[in-house]
Amino acid sequence: MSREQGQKKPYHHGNLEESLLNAVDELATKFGLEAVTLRGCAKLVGVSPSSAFRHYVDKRALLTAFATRALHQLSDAMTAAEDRAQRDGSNAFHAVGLAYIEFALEKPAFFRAMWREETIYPNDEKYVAAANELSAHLKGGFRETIEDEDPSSFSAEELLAWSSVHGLANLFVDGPVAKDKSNSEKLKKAADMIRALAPAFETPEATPPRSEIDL
Amino acid sequence: MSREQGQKKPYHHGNLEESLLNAVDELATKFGLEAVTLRGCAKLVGVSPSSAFRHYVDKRALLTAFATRALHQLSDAMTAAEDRAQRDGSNAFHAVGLAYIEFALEKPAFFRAMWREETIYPNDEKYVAAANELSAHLKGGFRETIEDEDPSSFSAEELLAWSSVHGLANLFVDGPVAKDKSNSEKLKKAADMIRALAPAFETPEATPPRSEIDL
DNA sequence: TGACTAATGCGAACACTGTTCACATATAAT
DNA sequence: ATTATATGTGAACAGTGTTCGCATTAGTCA
Repeated sequence: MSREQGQKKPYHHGNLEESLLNAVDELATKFGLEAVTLRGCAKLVGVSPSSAFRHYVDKRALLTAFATRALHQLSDAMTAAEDRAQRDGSNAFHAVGLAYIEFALEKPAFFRAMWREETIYPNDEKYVAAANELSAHLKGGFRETIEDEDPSSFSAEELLAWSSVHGLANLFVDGPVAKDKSNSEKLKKAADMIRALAPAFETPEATPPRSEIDL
Repeated sequence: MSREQGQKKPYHHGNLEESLLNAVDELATKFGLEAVTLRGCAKLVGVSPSSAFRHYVDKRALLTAFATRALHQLSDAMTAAEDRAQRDGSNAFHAVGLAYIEFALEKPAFFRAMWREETIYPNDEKYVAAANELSAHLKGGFRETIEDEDPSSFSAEELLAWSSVHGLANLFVDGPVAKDKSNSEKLKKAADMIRALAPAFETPEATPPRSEIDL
């Protein structure tokens, strides 16, 4: 990306910490998350395998940093979608949810890395912060955000919003749904699903319970 | 399980194919899916590592078989829940959805193994069949099953049903939601979410579109 | 029964992985 | 200039998936 082809390659790389993340990015995109290897990243950056440990205590720590970066990328995409929706007055949750699923479809390896508890350190400070920031977007997407709310508590509707979007993204990326369909067709299905969700977000008075459907 | 402690251990194990699956089960349950290793399974069964390849071409093939078995277990749990609901006249989708999430909470490693496309062969015949059988349960759960329907096509409501349940299960197992809560508390949250979903499954005539919520 | 065949298990080897540690080199501070 | 600190290296280690020729057993059928 920058100029991994210096003429004399100085002993110190200068920006190894971030360059390793870029290497994870490249390898994960090209060959899948499972194919990402420490030695492979080091070789791609042009550095010895052991030097990676000066910046990350673990492979797991490296993947945690990568997951955190991916969370921020997704957050940014959701913010952009939210702003766009606000500008032209369309439904914010619809836009944010679609952006979520679109990200998963376009960067499946990133999406997988974000939520792989067994291959990252899920209690890492920055990772947790990024995840909270992301979840706030989905809370705020279809309802006024309450500023000083506990980021780890969700109402049933908020949970439903996140779950349905997250679930469809997972079913697309790691499930048997619409495997033969193109990404744009999948996005259409996603839009349909989000629309079907609308009645659940209406004010409770508007939809009086009907006994035969009562759960 | 059976009698891994034979006095003279015969040269042939007799049931290695299934025993290896049990070994995956045990190791995944105890130490997590990521810690499952071919050599570890072989050692647990009391057999040489290379003998595993007589029954599975790959580690990936072994994990595929394990994922398939897990899918069947989940299907069975859903069937049981469905029957129970039918008996006492409660809502079928509620019961099936809860069973789905309960399985994920109680056997997280199994749930992860089921949907890890990169570590299994997702086009394996038996795996696909098991996944289709499972998805049929979620279609039939809240609506009359149409027998001769394409198993790979979903209406928006069917997709919503599966996605929301699948998504919450994933957020519980591999996400930041309700991390400090006990499983029974999580199940309560799940029940609330499923209830909140009810309006989306009512007949369309019952919930006329309201312009300010229109997506 | 005995001999041949197919199935199943074994041991040694290979390339590759994450990780460590003593050492080399560059940068920053005094 | 002389330290101290940060950063990169090379060789080594145990553990991994996988292969291959060989050993052992079970099944088949004269």
